[in-house]
Parts: sequence; C-alpha cells; structure tokens
Amino acid sequence: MNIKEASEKTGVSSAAIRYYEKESLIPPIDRTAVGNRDIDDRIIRRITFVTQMRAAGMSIENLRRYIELFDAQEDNTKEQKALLQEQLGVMEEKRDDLQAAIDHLNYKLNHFYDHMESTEEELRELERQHADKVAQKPTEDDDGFNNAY
Amino acid sequence: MNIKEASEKTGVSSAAIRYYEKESLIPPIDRTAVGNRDIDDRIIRRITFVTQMRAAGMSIENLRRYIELFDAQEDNTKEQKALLQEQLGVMEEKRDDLQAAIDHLNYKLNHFYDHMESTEEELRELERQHADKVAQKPTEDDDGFNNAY
DNA sequence: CCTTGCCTTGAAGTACACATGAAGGTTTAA
DNA sequence: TTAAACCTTCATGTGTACTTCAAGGCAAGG
Repeated sequence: MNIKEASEKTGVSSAAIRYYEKESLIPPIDRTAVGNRDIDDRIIRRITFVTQMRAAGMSIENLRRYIELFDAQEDNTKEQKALLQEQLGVMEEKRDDLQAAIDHLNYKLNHFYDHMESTEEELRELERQHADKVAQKPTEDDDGFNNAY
Repeated sequence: MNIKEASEKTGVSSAAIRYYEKESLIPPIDRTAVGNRDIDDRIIRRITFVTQMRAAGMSIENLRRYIELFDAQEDNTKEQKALLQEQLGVMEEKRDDLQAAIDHLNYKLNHFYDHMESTEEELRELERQHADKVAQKPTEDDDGFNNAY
C-alpha cells in the first residue's frame, strides 16, 4: 500500500511516517520501481506500536534507543531487559498519576450532580462513593478551587 | 515563602511558576512590600494540581480553559460538567493506551526470562501468564520486532 | 498535451512549554 | 561598601516533534 493509505489506516500523517522512518523508529521501507514507499502490514504494526508508545509519553529519542536494542543482532538481552524495566517503571508511574487525576475529576463530577439535577437515586449512590473516597483517602482535599458545593 | 522555596517544594522551576501565573493556571500571587511573590499553601496546591494534569497530558491551553470555568463566578456548572467529562474521556483513553503499552512491555519482559536465567519455577509461572494472555487476546501479536525466542 | 493526483527529497517553518539572559532592585553579612 | 543571593520584568532562545513548502517525477483520464 502507498503512504497515503498507510496514513489513513494508522491515523499517522504521511509526513510523520517519513519522519519516523528517517529517525529509525520504523525499519527502512521497501520501495516500488519508481521509488515510492510500499508499506506492508509489518510496517503498519510498527507504526501502531510507535503511536502507542508516543501516546504513553515516550520521547522519540528514547523510543529509538529502545528499538535499536531490539533490532540489534548481538545478544544484549541484559541491556534490553534493563531498558524494558526502566521504561516500565516510568510508564507505571505515569499511569498512576493519570489515574489520580482521573479520580480527582470523577470526584468533582460526582459533586456536580450532587447539587444539580441529581435524582435521589443518584444522591444515594454519591453518598456511598463519597464514603468510599473518604475511607481510602482521608487527606485534606482543598485544591484551592471554589468547589461550589 | 519565596519563589525558590516554592520551586523546591513542588519540583517546578521558578520560571515555570511565573509562566503558570502569567498564563493564569494559578491565581495571581500576593506580593511582598518590595514586589516579590509570597507563595502560600493554596498556591502550592494549585501548582501541584497543574503538575498532575500536565503529567496526565493536558495542554496548557485546555488546562487554562478548564480553570477559567472553575474560577468564574457565574453558574456555568453545565459547561463545567461537560468540560470535565470531555477531559475525563481523553484521560481514560490515554490511560488505556498506556496500559496497553505496559502490557506489551510486560509480555516482552516475561519472554526474556523465558529464555534467559529463568528458573523452572519462573517458567511455570510464565506458562500460566502466557496462557492467560492467549486466552484474553488471541490476535496475532507479531509487531515486527525480532523477538529472539 | 494537460490536468489531476499521487509520490519523492530537502529545507524551512511552526507550536508548545518552558529556559535563559539582560538590566536592575532589595536585603544580609563581612 | 561591596559582594552574595535572592528577587523583578521583558525579551529572546531552545528542544521536540512534527508540518509545510518548494521543486520536481510518474501514471492515468479526458
């Protein structure tokens, strides 16, 4: 498939695919007789992988280091493992930060219902959730916003 | 406390704190007689909140929109709720991408053990995990890396 | 033959989120 | 009183990750 189809399939712009190839985030892409890129499913999977890691917050630079290790022929499994574990730690931390922020937003969202168009059913639900929150996290929760409830 | 102490307390640079104030991500900070910023715990909490949201991938622009709504006096709870829910969706998607990438790395990591210094105990553990993976996700898992096992 | 629509490379431009530097003010300590 | 160590504003610089532009090639349709 040509680069435009690949772009549509992955949601990554053609320019970005070329950029990823130049930066060696994806392997060298085969060319047709006239020099156009001919992209197969292996490349598509790589692009998707890069997209996932980028969305997860990994920089191009680190992603390249990571991929270089994997593509190398030498038996550098120890370094690979170390790099994997390092990256795993970074990502788990990020995930936890993200979850904390999600919890924060959910909390606020629930308290909106609390003083808006909430039904009694919802109110009872929220009292339960609030009790849960307080049980898990008894810390002072004033972040300086006018929480308006 | 002065800006340097606040910087050390939050891990955010002095320049970034000034930038956040200018961009209205944190409220106007009180000044001392000579015009220096005098930062209290309310501001510290706000800075921490901004840091969390930034780490969660929220842009300065969206964060400002978000905070503006919260700081406004008018009763715009509907818009607030909509914005919260929108942001929540973005963040949950991000969290899921992150979790997918973490799973991916864990899978690779497990397969390293599989052909390295793994004990028989670890091997049995991994067979179980692998079976789980296959059960949950029977899709073709070749991402184009030389998985080396 | 000419337009349309795809492609190529290489260079230059852009947006974001700060970082850094210049020029100057205040307070403390020797 | 002079230096150190903070601070201020305003302007400009920087790194990342692309995007956009310029100049041109190839193939098909009218």
